[in-house]
Amino acid sequence: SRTMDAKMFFQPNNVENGKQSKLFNPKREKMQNSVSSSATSSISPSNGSSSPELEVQSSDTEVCQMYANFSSSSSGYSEMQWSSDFPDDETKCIPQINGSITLSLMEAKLWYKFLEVGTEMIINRTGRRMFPYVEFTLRGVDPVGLYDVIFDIIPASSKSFKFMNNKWIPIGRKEEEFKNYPFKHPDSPRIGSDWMTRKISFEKVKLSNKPGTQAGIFTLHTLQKYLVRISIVKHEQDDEISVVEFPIRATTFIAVTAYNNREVTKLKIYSNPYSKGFRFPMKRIKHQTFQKIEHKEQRLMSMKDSVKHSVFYHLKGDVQAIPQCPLDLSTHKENTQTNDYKGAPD
DNA sequence: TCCACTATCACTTTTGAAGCGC
DNA sequence: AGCGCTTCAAAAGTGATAGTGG
Repeated sequence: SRTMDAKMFFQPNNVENGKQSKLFNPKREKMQNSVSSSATSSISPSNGSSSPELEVQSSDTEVCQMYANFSSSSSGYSEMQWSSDFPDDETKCIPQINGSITLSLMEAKLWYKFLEVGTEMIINRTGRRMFPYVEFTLRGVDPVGLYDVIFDIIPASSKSFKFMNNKWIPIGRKEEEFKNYPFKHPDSPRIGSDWMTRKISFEKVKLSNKPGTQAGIFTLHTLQKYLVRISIVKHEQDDEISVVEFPIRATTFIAVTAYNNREVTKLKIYSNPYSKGFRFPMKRIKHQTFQKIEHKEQRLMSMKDSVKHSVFYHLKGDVQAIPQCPLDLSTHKENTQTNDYKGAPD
């Protein structure tokens, strides 16, 4: 088994010094055609299950290539196993314990809605939260084993991108990545049974474009493509740790300082509770416009001009300009117990 | 001129302290 | 004192927008 230096893996303040790790040694199965550069390729589930083939669209080819690239490094990507008919319900086998770990992304449908139009995530100086955020459940870990859950963001392309003709076009080589440390869920370490009975949430992770050292804030380059990777770290005997990694394809996004695609903005407004103020533009326009018009009419009155133009006359144009949003993407959040990350430590 | 980026705005939800009754 | 509930102001998160600067 391979070893890795825990110092390289954890954030400095989270390092448990001196621990060595060995990667889980999942059943060695190759992702067929994953390096294909053709418009579409397929990834067959390798455990003989009846799951249908996962069709990978052209937009996903790049991510698959990333998986392939990583497989030749030390992160064990080639050993990733797709055993579910839903790509965000990923399982990895661990022969040593004759079992597997499954990671199931919550709100996966929402993630896919964004992926369909091309997910964009705002990054800024102080750090912007992700929306949708990463929340998942875990199954199949040793109930009494001690685990850490790690959140990380990795590049999903070697290119940088430009938004042209309503599409993201790959342009030159991407910038060298900022140094980011994987972020350990603050509840770590916990025993497997604890992790498995709750949702695991990284709701408050933030993205920035200014380098910093604060835990839970990732510094990214604008106009470059990234995806989220979750790692499950098991504390073994003899001061060793085992790691299994889940790069989540559905979370692929482009970092931006302002939204480029209007469809993305619409989706955000109609699915993020904090954006509720923008769901009914009439309300805002009404408020602002009424103020302006009031002012205007006061001036007219003071000029002893007759009120030729009523408030509603002025508003008429605005009302017609308001787009109808056909989307009903209201997300119902269950009041289940969660392992929410309640913000970066001070 | 272009466009990535920033500060500010008006809106929202979340948070946490204070007050209250039992 | 402790608990559970409500209230409310402050804090924090949101996209829009106008302005800046390379």
